[in-house]
Amino acid sequence: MEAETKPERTRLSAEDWELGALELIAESGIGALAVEALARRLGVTKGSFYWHFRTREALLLSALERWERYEERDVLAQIETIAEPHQRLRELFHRVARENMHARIYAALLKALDQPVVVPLMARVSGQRMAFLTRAYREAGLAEADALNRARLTYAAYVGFLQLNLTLGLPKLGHEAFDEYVEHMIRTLVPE
Amino acid sequence: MEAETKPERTRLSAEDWELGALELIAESGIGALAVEALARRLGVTKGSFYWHFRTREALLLSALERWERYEERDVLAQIETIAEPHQRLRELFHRVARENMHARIYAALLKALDQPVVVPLMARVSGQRMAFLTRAYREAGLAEADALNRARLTYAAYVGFLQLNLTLGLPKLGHEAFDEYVEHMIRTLVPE
DNA sequence: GGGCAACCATACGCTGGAGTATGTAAGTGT
DNA sequence: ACACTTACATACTCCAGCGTATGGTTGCCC
Repeated sequence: MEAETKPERTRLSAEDWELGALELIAESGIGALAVEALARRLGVTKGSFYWHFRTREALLLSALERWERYEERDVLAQIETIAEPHQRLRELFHRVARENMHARIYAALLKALDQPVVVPLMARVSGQRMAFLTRAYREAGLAEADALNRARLTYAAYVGFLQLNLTLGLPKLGHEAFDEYVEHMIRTLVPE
Repeated sequence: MEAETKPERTRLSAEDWELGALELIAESGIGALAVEALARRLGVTKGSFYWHFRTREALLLSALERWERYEERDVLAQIETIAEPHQRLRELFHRVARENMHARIYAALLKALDQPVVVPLMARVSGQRMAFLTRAYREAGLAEADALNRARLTYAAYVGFLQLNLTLGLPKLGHEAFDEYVEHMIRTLVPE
């Protein structure tokens, strides 16, 4: 029954700052990642921050690298175990764009591609996902050139979907409307 | 042989500032639209700016409204005259995403959907384009629900393509590779 | 050819957010 | 119980960028 009520007043580590940064990015984008704002959020002042990180950029970089490691390990690795390519792509579509924090961060990064820090990271992640998609389409029976273009199309559709839904509220699909959209997407993009 | 060399030293109008703003947005995004920077670009100081506009936001709004008017009149209106739906969609795909200033501005706006000024504008433009696509797919023979989902898919692919190419240099397609991609897209998305 | 209005320059104030300097409290080993 | 490291607070400086105040210049019109 100690003073552990709301602000959870323990000391912070660099990891706490990185996770807090990722939450902030997911909610309000990279532009909202300000030192003092995040400090308030964590219940401290920026005096603390500059003990853990040399600069704001340093925090951003560390946080994004952490995100990338999680991304690599968690998302694609699980789906990659599915042997049947149709089912694998279907699972990918469903897993993705479920309004989780991961997709929100990805969308936030897409909107920050002018800042030099995010470009190489997004290049790596995008390249990886493109490779994943291309291989899946090859295994689903498409020729090399078609598989590559289909992967481009799919990946662009994914990116655009995130932009239009997470930031603009364009279609604002309901639960079942979303499922129907995904099914339509699969019928259209995945060869028989 | 007067001093009309490079900075074209005539007096400026509000329209000049709006056009300059759009150029700046197309090049470096909305975040780069700063009063003093734009003033330097136009060869004057901000003392001029605040004669024409009350605030920075006012300029942004005026510039975007101008862009929207142009957008409406120029792009869709011409394509709408094409009767044959396959050809109409093909022309749309080709016209679009050719690295012109218009698409660059559109991409810049997509990345600025957190700012309240751009949201209603993008909602109007996106709704209009979605309606255009949905109608085209209906006329191409799809049922209502399928036409809507196909339009969503197409529009998302368009948006994603812009993001990935104009900001990230991901595929960095060459001239003929781009054409092949468009053809693949048409084969995949447009019903026979 | 004088006057008014449009256009622009210069110089300032103000704010938000990054980064620094320095002191202090809480742990932790010994 | 003392030194030493970790974690944080407070109080600054510095800079970019918006907006304001005020006065000067150019063009037009009569």
